[in-house]
Amino acid sequence: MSNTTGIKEVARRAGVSIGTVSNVLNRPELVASSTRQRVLDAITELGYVRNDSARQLRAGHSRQIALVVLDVTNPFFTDVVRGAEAAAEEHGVMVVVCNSGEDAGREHRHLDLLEEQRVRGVLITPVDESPNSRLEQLIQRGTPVVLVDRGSGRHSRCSVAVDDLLGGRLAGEHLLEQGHQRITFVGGPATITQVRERHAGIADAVAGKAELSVVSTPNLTVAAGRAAAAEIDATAVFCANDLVALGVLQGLTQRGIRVPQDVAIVGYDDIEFAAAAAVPLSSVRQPREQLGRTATAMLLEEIEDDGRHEHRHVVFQPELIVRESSGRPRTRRPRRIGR
Amino acid sequence: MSNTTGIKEVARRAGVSIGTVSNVLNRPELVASSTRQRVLDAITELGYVRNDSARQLRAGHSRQIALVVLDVTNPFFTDVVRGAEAAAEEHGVMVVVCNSGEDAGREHRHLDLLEEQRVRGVLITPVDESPNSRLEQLIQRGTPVVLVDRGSGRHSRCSVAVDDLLGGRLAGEHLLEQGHQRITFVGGPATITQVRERHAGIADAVAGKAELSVVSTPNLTVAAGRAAAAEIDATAVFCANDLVALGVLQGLTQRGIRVPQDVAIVGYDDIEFAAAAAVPLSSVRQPREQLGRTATAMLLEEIEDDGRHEHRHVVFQPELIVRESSGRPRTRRPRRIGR
DNA sequence: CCTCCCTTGTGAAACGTTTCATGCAGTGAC
DNA sequence: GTCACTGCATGAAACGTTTCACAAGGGAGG
Repeated sequence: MSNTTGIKEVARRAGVSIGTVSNVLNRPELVASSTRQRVLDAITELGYVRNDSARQLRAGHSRQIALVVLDVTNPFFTDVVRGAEAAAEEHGVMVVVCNSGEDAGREHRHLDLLEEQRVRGVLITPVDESPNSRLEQLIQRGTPVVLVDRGSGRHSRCSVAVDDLLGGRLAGEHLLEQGHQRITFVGGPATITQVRERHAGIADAVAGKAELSVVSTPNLTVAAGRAAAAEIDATAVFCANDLVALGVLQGLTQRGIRVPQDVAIVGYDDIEFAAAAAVPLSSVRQPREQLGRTATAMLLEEIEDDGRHEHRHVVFQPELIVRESSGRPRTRRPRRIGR
Repeated sequence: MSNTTGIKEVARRAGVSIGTVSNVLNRPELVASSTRQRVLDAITELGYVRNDSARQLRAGHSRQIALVVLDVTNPFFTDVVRGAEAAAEEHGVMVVVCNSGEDAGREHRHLDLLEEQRVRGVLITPVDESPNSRLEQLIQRGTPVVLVDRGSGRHSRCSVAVDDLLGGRLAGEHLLEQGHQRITFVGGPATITQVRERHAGIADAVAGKAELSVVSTPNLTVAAGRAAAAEIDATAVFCANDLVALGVLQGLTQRGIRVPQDVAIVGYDDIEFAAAAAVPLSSVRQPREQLGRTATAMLLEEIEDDGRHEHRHVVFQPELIVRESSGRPRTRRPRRIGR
């Protein structure tokens, strides 16, 4: 019943030594085909399953990489996951997904576990970016790490990011063009780099040309956005991500405020649901899957040349997608077409 | 640089035997406090990190459970993940999330890996439910498995599910009440149990009272729904999940068909974005987080009493949430309230 | 017939833990 | 002064692999 069959049993059953069984598993070309078949048969008959712990122990490291995301629930990250998985699959590596939930404690614990497991490398959008965070330790001890969606000032690691400053600027310029004079940035906490950068971006674009206020949220969720809506008193809102934007949209609508006639909204990420929202959401689009793919490719590359390795920083350009939530209001419904 | 320090180094540094170091780690109360401190110091000085492979090898199994979902990208499953994580965290167990992407091959490979890793147990919404699937093997060899969102006819495992038959029926009855005579079910592939059951549910409710057709999709995504919209020719649509429903909504709108005036839509899952859609979506709500929590609790329970264990089947009741997409059309925009 | 090489297979060491039986001092009771 | 404990620490075995140096057998070339 329980998994008690090891390579040893298989060897006995096939009448060979354990070394031979191991060879069948790892370098089958070294084994005479008749013997190989005998071993293979024994394996299926016994239902033998390799014990990865033993294998790893011997090898000194696992064959997995980890992806630590800020919030599994955010479609932005699930798309990053997909990209990473696709790239990893091509290389025969497995991705284990961890969710920090924007909580430094959980992030810390995940990294503990991952290091104990000797993962080959880590893709992460960190919560805790302090100079001697758990992540820093991990890097110092030699685990390859690629920062995702986060430019790294330092050069001790690779990073893949989207230019959030530019993203914020695009949003700002767009809203200025639409003639807005009072703009509110909604997002938080400010400990998250993206939030700071996106804010800095719009602040930059808007400086001297319009008034910019901030409504801070405890996290980047729909619920937080909905709550924030109560405090909004401006003609345009730029949200740190689409979840918040969706929440703000709901909150404003509930207050009887029309979007975009009374208040315009611009979100960030351009998740799939942004286009399908009650009022289709203008949003700053990031190449989410691409982000995951590239990050994974870079990580695997770093793992390969485990000797010297040049850390690289890839920065993608975001793109503003204008939809109804910040455009000139149009007729919502196309004319009915006969049925 | 690389992770070369083991318990042995620590022992040398602290001037004790390796057995003692191990005791400090696992049963600190057995060690005199002065020695303990010396060991602890050595550990931090050397930056020692436990090697989990060795630990597992000795123990015979890991300390993780796995959750294999059909689609990480589907908010329904990310909520299940959250529930599972919450429950697992309370027990000090780690959850590793795997994504089968509705692909039997990937599911198979994930299970291979998981078994090699000797995970303690598996939570899974299977793609492949054939009687001698990879999953069946896993169970037979003794790994505890709990089926998620899937009632299991057989009694060789626990399951947590929502009554999909009832869910389908609720949707059907609702649409009949609204006076619909031609209803289309959109979803697929039929190999997925949920799809079949939800279809069976509405077929049951509608039998003899209205005409029910089916538009089959290759998977349950927004894109699939959008494509399916082209083939819809009925006054009401019931979708196998909210992603499909959102897609159908987009597709219909694009064809100039108004929802709900021309065609009503009911989705399934009641994901967060359903309420925020262009036309707020009626949907059959499932207790998604609860599903994850309960499944995890049951799995852990089964792992505990590893002797005899009564397999249980928990079934939750779904609830129909009626919103605008299937209700009597109302004014979309509330009157503007002064600002 | 001897040598050399090639193909197959072997057995033991090593990976880093945990666990368990055992050892060794002290201590208090008699 | 002896005995039985108690409290701490030790060393070795075991977990299931992979790897590596080496051995056995056979065929080819001389």
